Amino acid sequence: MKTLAALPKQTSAPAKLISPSTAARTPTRIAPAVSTESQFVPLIHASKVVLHLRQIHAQILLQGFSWSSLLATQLVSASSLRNAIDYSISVFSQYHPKNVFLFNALIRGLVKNARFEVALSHFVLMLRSDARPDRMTYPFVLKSTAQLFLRRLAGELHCMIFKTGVELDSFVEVSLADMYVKIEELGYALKVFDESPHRLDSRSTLLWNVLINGCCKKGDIVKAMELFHTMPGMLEENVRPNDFTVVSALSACAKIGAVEAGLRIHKYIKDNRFRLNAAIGTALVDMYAKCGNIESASQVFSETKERDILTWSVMIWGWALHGRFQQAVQCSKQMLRSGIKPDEVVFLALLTACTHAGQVDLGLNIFDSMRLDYQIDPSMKHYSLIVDLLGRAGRLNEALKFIEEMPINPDLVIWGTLFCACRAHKNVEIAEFAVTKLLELEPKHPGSYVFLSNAYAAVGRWEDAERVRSSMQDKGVGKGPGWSHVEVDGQVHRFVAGDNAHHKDANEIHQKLEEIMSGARKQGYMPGTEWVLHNIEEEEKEDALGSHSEKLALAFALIQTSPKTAPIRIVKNLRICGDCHSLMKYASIMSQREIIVRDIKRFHHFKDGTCSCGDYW
DNA sequence: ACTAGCAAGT
Repeated sequence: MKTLAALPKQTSAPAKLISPSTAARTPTRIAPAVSTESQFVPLIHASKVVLHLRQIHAQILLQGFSWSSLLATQLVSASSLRNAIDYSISVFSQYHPKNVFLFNALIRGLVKNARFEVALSHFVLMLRSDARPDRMTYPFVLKSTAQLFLRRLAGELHCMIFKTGVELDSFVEVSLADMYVKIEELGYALKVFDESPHRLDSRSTLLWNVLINGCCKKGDIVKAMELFHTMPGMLEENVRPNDFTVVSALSACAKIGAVEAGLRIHKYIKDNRFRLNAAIGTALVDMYAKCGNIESASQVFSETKERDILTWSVMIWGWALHGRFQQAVQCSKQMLRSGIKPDEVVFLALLTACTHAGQVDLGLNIFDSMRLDYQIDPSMKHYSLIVDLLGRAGRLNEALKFIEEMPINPDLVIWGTLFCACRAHKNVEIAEFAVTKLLELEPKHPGSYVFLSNAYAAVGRWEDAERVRSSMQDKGVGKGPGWSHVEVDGQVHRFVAGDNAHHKDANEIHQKLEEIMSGARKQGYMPGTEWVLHNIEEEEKEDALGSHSEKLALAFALIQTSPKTAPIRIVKNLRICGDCHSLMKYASIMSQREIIVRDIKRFHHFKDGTCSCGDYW
């Protein structure tokens, strides 16, 4: 093999295209000389580092022939994959005329390097050039559009694709559906799906997965499960759920606490001999833990041999959720021994476990260890957990001191957490201080309304409280309405606070609820009206409490199920309020039933008038 | 050459 040095001397004409320093660095041994351009291709592929690509580039120029679009494309593509996207751009701009392959290579590279704006601007350049976008161009353009949340462009691209007739391509279709999911246009995504001629192809599982996952993310769990359950029925059409599908479906079950649906999917996984890999194991552990079945979660966890940080993380969260802080801590120690370093989320889980268990000093130690032993910078969430930890334990002065010594500016959540702790421990002085801080922060934090609204209500500024609440609804950024799910005979029923009129059993539910509440009152239940933060009269307040979604779900479950059946499981998307918590205790006595409520923070097991959280939550 | 999934307070 000849070396570069042995090549005939070139005139200065091609060499001027490269800088002298590049030429000087041109090696003698890395790239063997070649005589035809196609022989450069394998060299480009074999290059491990960008330097080699630059050398090959130089050599191509030194060969003296006008280099081809093929080589330019290969160079652009190879360098973009080696984290040298700027070099890709420079090669791209040197070559003329630019054809579709060259554009595609660059746009793909830009997307791979998360340069979405630049990718789109090159797409525009492409439209202005002679090169026409093809089925290889659109997936990346659509992805960029989704990442940048450009909803208007999304529709324009869809039209463009429709007009040029590449829509029928299954890759383009998946990208289109995925884009609509990401820009929260689930309706259009479903439309793409419904109209897809590939829907029943064996390779279309991907399209189904995109849709199912989109429904989960968007919160339309019922639709997600409906789609999932349609898949196995289509075996003759070759559409079958794969790893991705079951993981998405399990996460949907976890979200709404649909344990029976989750069990069916677990059975499906076993019957169809899916390998219990880290992702499937993680999804199963999470599903069981969030559905209240921590023992099954632990069982699946021990069966899952391939574990990544997410697997450990969901197990630790699971223990935390169930108030089992010893197991959470033990699990994290096991994780360390297995050689996995905890990340910031694992610490959130551990601190949450300590908070629920009232383990103040352990929590503070863990917080210190996170910073000192693992060099993890605490986030606002970590700080607010510590405020919560101290605040719940009634150590309000320490909490305040902690906030004042924080290295970052405390946000609304921090002051709101302190405020809640003060309310629980009836410390008016610090509560007022927290409210002052909350009000000071308002203009700067349009995103977090709940605490603020509570703070206004606490000082009797009802109009301000209402204003904040309605602006929260206008912008659609609030907690949204409170909902509860309860599963009866494998069917998930959804209840929304203050809105039981649409339910077909509305009257019966209301009657049952009335019955529970009057029975509870006789046993000493006092409606805790201080939990309702609207400016309404006492009697009306009680009515508003009466329509909290978890109460509706409870009444419904008591009507629908017989006393001998399994515990009543209710899943709520917000924190259970003190009043509902108290009523659940009485209900567990009167009905002789075990009631399990999962709120956003943790599980509450009500039995014989007590709760597993020990009223500490 | 391209497309999809699992952990976290609003």
